[in-house]
Amino acid sequence: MPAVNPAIVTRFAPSPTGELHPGNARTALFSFLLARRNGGRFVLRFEDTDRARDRDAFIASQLEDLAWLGISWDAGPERDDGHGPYRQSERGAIYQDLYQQLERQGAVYPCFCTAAELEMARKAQAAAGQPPRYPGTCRSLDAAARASRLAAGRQPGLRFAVPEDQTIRFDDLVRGPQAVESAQLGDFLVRRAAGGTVFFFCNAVDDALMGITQVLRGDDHLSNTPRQLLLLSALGLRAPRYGHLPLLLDAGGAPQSKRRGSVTVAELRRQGYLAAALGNYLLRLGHHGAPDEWVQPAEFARHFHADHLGRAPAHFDPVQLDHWQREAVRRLDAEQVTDWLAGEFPADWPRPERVALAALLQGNLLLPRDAADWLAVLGGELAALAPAEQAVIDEAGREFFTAALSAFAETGADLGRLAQQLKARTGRKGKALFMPLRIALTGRHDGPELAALLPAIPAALVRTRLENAAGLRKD
RNA sequence: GCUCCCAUCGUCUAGAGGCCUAGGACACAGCCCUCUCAAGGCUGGUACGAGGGUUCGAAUCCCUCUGGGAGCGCCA
Repeated sequence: MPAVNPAIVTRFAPSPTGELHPGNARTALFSFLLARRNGGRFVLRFEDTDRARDRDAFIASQLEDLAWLGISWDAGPERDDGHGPYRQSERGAIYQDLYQQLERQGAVYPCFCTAAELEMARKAQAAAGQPPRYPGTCRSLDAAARASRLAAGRQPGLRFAVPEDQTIRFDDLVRGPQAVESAQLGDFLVRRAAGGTVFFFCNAVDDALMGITQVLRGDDHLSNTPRQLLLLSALGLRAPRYGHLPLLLDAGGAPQSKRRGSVTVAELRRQGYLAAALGNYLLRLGHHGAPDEWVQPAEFARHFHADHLGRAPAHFDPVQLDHWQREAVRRLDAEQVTDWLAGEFPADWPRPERVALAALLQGNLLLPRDAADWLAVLGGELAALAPAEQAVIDEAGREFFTAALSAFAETGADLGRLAQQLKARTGRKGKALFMPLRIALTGRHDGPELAALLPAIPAALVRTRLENAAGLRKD
């Protein structure tokens, strides 16, 4: 295998229990950027150890989300570099060896406690005002006691014996120096009675085995870190440097979660948000150092600074996302807008027509679905006018529109000439001339250039709408 | 309950004792530009959670409180 260890190897290690949230995506993006910025490698690993909740479909969707966001991985599922496999469900043999090593060393002990017993102990501790920790019941079992329980057919889990009176220290990439007393930890499970692995264990072990040098992960793992450090040190494995990112909150202030229906990356993508827009937004959430202006995705890494990560939780604000979305849409070329709008066009529309329309509407769209309104303006029914718009029509008056009608008959869809004629006939100019026309023709006061819009509306429709405005058609 | 973390405009953030009558961006309001909207330009309002210290001087350091969050799982 090639030399896999430049100075920096980072990773993203999601569990496939749902679609990616912006918070996960941000963690992935930052990890990716941290590697890229330093010429390092980025690794993707799936922690699919929860048979009940894991779904292959989520692996596929997360892979898709990541790739869509412009995140590429040097190693991962389907791309093994000799340190894989990159799905934990396929790493069982590796874990078994490590369990044996821990047992040989006496760093772990079998625990026969049942879920009910554990639950009772926790309740008692809570009642006594104690933190709920494993009481150590099985730690002191002697060989005979263990043998008799085994003989009775009881399946033990494996628990890590946390050393007493030890201070675990580490320097967090975003929090700085941390110190935790081992007395606060309580012996934790490393293998289930049924034989399954546990997060603390395989997560830490895989990072070490895969040569990960820095781990950026959610804040919620901060207080778990000492356990993993203890475990790794017992195994003689090199621990990565950890950096704990504050959680991303919803606009309302609650942590993002599927239960609360937080938006997912896949959903944003379905709605038509552009990857570069989400990227620009994420780059600035809980991180500073990027300029206020738009940054090309290719430049993200250059603007990422691991020492500029915030410690306070940030809110995911759709309004700010929309700002970057507008910036992103503006930067698309006509072909790209056309593809972006693909789902909005009638199926039989030829490409050139699509491109022309896409270019026409580009400046007035936030999301593809906004195009539907304009498609109606261009070829369908106009919605009823709002009072403010109706007032403009009324103010212009019947004569204005009859004049417009005859001007249109002469000039056709050439707005320049039509405006000239109208001006000559009605004496109106500027806004007083264009606004009634715009509203009569489109039903709204905003939109693309009228000069470009007019030729896109069938002549018959133009006449009908002008007649309507003039009050010639009372239907 | 216990342990830990966090706290600057509505939001994202700058700020590592005097440069802060707190800066920028988004959003909002007004004006300019313009056939409209957008873009662009200009202007404006809005923040250091509270209370105590330390100091000649605190958004910046310490303590308490308040508020938010996380962890303490045979979930990850």
